[in-house]
Amino acid sequence: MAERETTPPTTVWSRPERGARGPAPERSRYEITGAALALADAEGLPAVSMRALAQRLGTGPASLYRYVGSRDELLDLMADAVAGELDLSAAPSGDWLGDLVGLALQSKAAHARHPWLADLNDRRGEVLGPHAIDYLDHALAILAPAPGTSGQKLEAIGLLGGLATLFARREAPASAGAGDPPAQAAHLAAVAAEGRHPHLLAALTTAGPPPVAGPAERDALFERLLRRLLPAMLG
Amino acid sequence: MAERETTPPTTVWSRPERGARGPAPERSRYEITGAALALADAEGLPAVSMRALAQRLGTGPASLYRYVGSRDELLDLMADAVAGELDLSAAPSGDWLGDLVGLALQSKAAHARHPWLADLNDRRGEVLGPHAIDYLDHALAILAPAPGTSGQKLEAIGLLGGLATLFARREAPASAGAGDPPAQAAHLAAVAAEGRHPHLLAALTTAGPPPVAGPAERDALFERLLRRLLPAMLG
DNA sequence: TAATACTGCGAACATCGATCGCAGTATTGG
DNA sequence: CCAATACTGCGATCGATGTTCGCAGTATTA
Repeated sequence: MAERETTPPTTVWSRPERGARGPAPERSRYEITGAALALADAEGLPAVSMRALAQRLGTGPASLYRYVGSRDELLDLMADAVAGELDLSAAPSGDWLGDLVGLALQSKAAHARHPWLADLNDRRGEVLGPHAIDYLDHALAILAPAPGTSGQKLEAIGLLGGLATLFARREAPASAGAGDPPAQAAHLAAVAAEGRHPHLLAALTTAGPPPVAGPAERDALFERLLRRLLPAMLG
Repeated sequence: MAERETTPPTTVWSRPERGARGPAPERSRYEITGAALALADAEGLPAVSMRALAQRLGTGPASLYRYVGSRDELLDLMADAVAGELDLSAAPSGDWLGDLVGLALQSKAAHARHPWLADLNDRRGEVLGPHAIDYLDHALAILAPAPGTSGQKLEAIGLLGGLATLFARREAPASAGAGDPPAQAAHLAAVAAEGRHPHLLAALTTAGPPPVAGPAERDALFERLLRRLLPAMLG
């Protein structure tokens, strides 16, 4: 008569790490997440296959499913692990804009450390793990003295994360998996030289050496834009 | 003796649509791209598999590779097709900020029409097709009277596209493939209620009904932020 | 007309995420 | 103390994916 057949919990964190009966697991979610992180850092996110990860851990692919319900859950764990890398120890200073910008810079730095994070963050249906929740609460604490409704603040925090991802992606060296930048540039120049795109041609000939700025200037631009954006969202 | 074994062209558009010898192809890149677009609109990007697309076109999967070198190239074609949907007919009015904001709004609207576009746009190593190049030239034409170097303008245009993607994603209804928003919200509330996240708890109880704004207000916020951002980038 | 270079495509391959079911092991209840 | 129970590890396997191979047929070229 019990018709319960749905799958109520659905997130990694709502399921117990292990059962109470059988033998002790030989690994842990933490260990597996760490190995996945190392693999992603070294060879990129696509290289994090269940098989490759299992091999790295010296086990079979099927075994991983004792710890993780699916590869997607593994990605959730990875994302939350990176969220845990952020330093939330500093208490809000009262300068909410400055504090929030600092948080965003930390977030952007995390993206630089883990180039695959951007691809993780724009999956649909993101799930907030414990570290992400800590982050959220911290950001809300920072925003306590700021104007705006709770809804506006939540939106601002979400947007902030998206912006960190966006800027990190734009700052990422094209090296990472990109096809062939010089060839692409040559193709662009060739098309522009056909005469139908005068402004593009002008821009390409003018800006021969691209004005790639150093990390400090990149951060400064990011900060400058945030300091204009955030007040406009919360006013 | 000829050691040429590399693959020089590498983009869909640098390869001829068809050879000069054999029978006339039964389909065209245009037709295939259109079918892929329809499929993606109807069932999402993951549903655009070579097999499903072939079936929709009444052919075998292998045949598609006569028109497209890989699935990735197909995605390039799709992205450029959407770029072709933008209306670039209006000549620059002299109000570069207004014109550029209009372009960004168009771009955001395209994302709303094609929810999968966001996932396309944040692939690495994007390739610019003819429509994308037209777009780029148009944006540069708009920016002609604006201050800033060519490099800054190119960066601003790129950022603009990223922002349109970002905002479109944030405005997308959680419906699209999202797991279970209410359950996630309940989980969040439960965690917050444990007492360790007071600000989160306060925000969740305060903002019971989320202040989802209408499309008009969304666009207005987007425009407001852009009008603050762009001058800051080009000054 | 013969050589050539294409087109369509069935069959197959490698790789992926995921499931099944069995053997072994620790906990539980009587 | 001992079955019943519920777990763990994992080899074998499934279904789906992108992609390649090779062949038969066809239009162009010389």
